[in-house]
Amino acid sequence: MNENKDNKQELLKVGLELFAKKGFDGTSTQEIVDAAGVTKPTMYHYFASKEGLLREILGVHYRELLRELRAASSICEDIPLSCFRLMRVYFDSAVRTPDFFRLRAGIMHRSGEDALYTAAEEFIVTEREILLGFFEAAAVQAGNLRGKESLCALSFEGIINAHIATYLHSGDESFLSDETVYRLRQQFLYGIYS
Amino acid sequence: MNENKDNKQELLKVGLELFAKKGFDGTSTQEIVDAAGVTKPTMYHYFASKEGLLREILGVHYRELLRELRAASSICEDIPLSCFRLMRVYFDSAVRTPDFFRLRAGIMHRSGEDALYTAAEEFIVTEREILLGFFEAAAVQAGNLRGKESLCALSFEGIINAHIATYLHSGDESFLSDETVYRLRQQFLYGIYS
DNA sequence: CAACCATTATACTAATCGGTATACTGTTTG
DNA sequence: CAAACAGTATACCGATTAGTATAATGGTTG
Repeated sequence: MNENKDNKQELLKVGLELFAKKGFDGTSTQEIVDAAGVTKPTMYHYFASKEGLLREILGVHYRELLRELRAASSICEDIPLSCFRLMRVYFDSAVRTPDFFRLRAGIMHRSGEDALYTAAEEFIVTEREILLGFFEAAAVQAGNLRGKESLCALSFEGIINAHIATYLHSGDESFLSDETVYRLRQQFLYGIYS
Repeated sequence: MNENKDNKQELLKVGLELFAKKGFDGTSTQEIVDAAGVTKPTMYHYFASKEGLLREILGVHYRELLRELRAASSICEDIPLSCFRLMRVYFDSAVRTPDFFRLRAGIMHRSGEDALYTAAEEFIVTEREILLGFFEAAAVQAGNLRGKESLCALSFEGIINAHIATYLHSGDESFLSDETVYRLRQQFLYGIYS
């Protein structure tokens, strides 16, 4: 009866699972509390609302992802190495918490006026800034990157998201293997013919 | 009173708008029929269900996109030219029917067990086959592409989707301009330093 | 003219939605 | 020991959900 904070953690856990599998609008609060083995007042004791639960879930996982991205992008003397590290941060995170990446993808593509998108917008913008910042720093080292920073950042993000999405739908981890990362980096840096 | 088939077209139109803006689960049938200026029995006369309406909307727009992609990928002697044409098909379609690309993105990233994803899966798979088929044909011409076909197709798709997503959120068509396509193709074919 | 048929509206269902008022725990603290 | 406390359950709220039964249109065709 008194496992204390476990109920909160359980709600965060099953909330992520259900939101990832069925979408935010497709999941009812009743389903969440049933799956967590509690009742609705318990959920509303810990979270202000259904959206509040989502915000906390997003916050927990986004903050960790952003922290790891910052760490991987900080050392930019070696551009190929940093590209490798950034890809590995994304891919390792996706394998570790696939449901978060499912949820992230589902929210990232909602319209700008959507309440759920604005709830995650701060994180989405920060994530883009980290990648853009990396390529801006890289352009200082490699002058021929100048003027292409945002194009590089956007393509880099797209390539990564496409591979993660394929992994999430297939369950095949080889899409995120070191071997794939090497070939992906080669292709990104030197083109598809290389 | 007797504008006849206009009501069906109007339902398809406002259905796309609302599903794109608020998501499938976030849009009620009442909202749709109100926006279309009809009542619910009218909608259920033309479509079997809310999901049936979505399926028809997806079918109409996906079929046109796939037809254009097939046309653009058929001539593969000139790989750079074909890459340009494929990108332009995507980007022109996105400018012409942004709501369809919003809807497509929202459904593409849902889980594999989701009813809405399976409703679109046939189209998603076909789209991927077209791109993969192009790079397989291209590898016959350019032997150093061999073994990298699926990697190329996936990256190509990711780069395009990332740019379309940025356009959809910013409304800035320069993300999809000819100038951008040239630079994007250059980067894709010969790497970010080129 | 009469019968038909596609189309549309009024009015309704049973179920579910997110959220809450109230009361009852067990533990902690004055 | 008593009062306060966070945490949890029973039972409920009004609103909304997807979908429908029934009947009235209107034009078309025998």
